[in-house]
Amino acid sequence: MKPTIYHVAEQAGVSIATVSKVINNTGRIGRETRENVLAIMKELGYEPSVVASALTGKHTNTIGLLVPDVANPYFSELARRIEDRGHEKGFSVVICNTDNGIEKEAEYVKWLHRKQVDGIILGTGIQDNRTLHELLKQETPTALVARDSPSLQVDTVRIDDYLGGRLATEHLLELGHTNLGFMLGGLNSSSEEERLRGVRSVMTTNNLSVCEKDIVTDAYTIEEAKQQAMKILTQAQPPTAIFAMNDLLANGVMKAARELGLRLPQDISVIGFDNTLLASISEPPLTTIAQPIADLGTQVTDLLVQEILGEKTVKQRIVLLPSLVVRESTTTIARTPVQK
Amino acid sequence: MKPTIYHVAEQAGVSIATVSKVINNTGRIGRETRENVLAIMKELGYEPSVVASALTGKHTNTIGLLVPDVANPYFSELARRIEDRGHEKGFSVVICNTDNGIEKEAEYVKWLHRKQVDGIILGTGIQDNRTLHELLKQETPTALVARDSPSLQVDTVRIDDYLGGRLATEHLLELGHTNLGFMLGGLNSSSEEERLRGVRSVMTTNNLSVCEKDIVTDAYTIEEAKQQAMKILTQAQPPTAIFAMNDLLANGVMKAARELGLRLPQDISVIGFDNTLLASISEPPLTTIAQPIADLGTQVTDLLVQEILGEKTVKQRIVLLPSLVVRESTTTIARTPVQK
DNA sequence: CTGAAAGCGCTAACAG
DNA sequence: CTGTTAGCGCTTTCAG
Repeated sequence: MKPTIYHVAEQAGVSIATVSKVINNTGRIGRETRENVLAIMKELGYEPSVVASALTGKHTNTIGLLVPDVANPYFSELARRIEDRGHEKGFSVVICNTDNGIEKEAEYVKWLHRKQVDGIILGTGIQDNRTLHELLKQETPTALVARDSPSLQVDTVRIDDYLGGRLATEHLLELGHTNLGFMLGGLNSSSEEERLRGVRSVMTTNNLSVCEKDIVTDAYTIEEAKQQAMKILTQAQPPTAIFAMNDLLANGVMKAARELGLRLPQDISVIGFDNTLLASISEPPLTTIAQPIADLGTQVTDLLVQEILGEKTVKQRIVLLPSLVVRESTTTIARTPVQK
Repeated sequence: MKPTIYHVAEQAGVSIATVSKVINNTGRIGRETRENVLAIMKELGYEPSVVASALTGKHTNTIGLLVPDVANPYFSELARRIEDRGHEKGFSVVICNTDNGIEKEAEYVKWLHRKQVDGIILGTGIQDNRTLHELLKQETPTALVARDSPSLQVDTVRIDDYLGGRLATEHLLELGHTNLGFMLGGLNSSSEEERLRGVRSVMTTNNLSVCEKDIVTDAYTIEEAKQQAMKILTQAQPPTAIFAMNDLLANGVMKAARELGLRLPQDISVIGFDNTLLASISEPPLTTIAQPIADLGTQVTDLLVQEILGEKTVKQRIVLLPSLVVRESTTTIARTPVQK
């Protein structure tokens, strides 16, 4: 049977209080006693029960991570970083796939609460803030990552999507493209809206406009992206460049282009977003807007852990900057730009 | 403050024992009483504490999942399935990235034990069985996935790697290739050894042999794979087809081939393993040996949960069969086969 | 059908 | 410096 604090106390000939003190390094314990207790603990293979200590008000040293889908490369990389950092700080992370469903999200939060996780990182991009409100109301330490903080007082780490949109657009314009297409994932993502805002801003400055029919939405899988891309690409005057809101979608676009017999990047330039593994795998390698995923992960984790430990009281919003990574899926325009 | 069972009992005018019974649907409780208690619970927003009930010997409804790296597409897909199934069955999963390190593995297991997880799924491919022995000794429900079960009595779900090796080889031979190259990840993976055994078996049957210099190893990232592939491809009589032990490595091989000016698949055929997202993304789409990842995930989870719940007593070893998925990275041999 | 009471393993005053 | 004791929130006999 697993040894308890009582067994240790008995073996060491001291009280459980003493043992507890040496475990937690609290109170004043005699050198000899401490060493003796330590020895017994080792001998018995004793390990303090996190469950029992959590019941007396201490932490469970566990945090919950909600993402739409860990199988999505962006989130799996993010999850990896968060787990890494959490581990360094002594926290386990339980993973939850919400599929962007408000119901699933709420359900997970309820369970995490029952399990007394010390805090929660929300990485899902839902507009609906019910869950978040609930979390803040019950004073669960919470931090958002890669999603907008809807004017609530909550720790947040995200990137400047507006800038991301601008960077992508500027790159395309510099290459001579004026007729641009856009592929969004949909889901009312405020990130995507921000990026589009960045796009429009740059376009306007250059006396260009984005045509609504060149904006296509509702693509989650690569197959869907391909289908949707077909729509834009088979129009009368198709765009000469497409900006996809993530690398997976960009790959879908490239598949579609290839199927239509278009050469990449001579006939059609494609730029993605995120700079996940997919961007370097794809052929041609994908030009994309890079998110500092590693930093996003470590910084949210740090924020959350600090809050859990009560090491800081004011909430922060950290905005990291994306950057353009030029690979081979974009090039100068070849065809004569079509007049609109 | 969060309501406890006492608050509910008081409000409902019953004892905590009664409340406990309605929560767990145990004992015999009067219809009226039950409904009243239920109503109060809802009214108070009461949620039973998993921590407290775990202390009294019940489950924590949490399982630990050890994988080398969730950011690796194969494992992220697997993790997704395991979490899905776990969630269906009422279990949370805490994720642990071992980087295939025996130390990290041991450390995680220790922590999971302290946290009283109900069971552990091992998805890391280490040869060293110390951790596993420890787990079995302390009678923690354990299940292995995608790794060999070293003649120990433990629940296991894996694929027939030997068959996988055969399938890949047969495919290549049918296309006329006789000079084959192989890329392994290394790490003493028994899976890879099994696959190679399958390869050799088929080769021998066909009076062919695999040349040691065409086996390259120690590649974990795509970049490393590319470098290693360069070695094989720049030999005097390079193979006409390469079998990579996973889709990531296969992509590395393709990168190398392309850099050397070889056409895919006319000049060099490439076949991968796993059939992850990467296989469909790559260009040309990758021919690969598909692992039934979804099934692997749900089946280990089921096995583990059953063991946790004590629903079965005998251990099982389930072997799933891989299958060949032909895409466009392999084709019939074009060059005259070089005589060796 | 319902309640009293013991206890799960540990922490935190408070004494000594 | 060390021990006593009262819980933490819940489950589980065992009485009634």
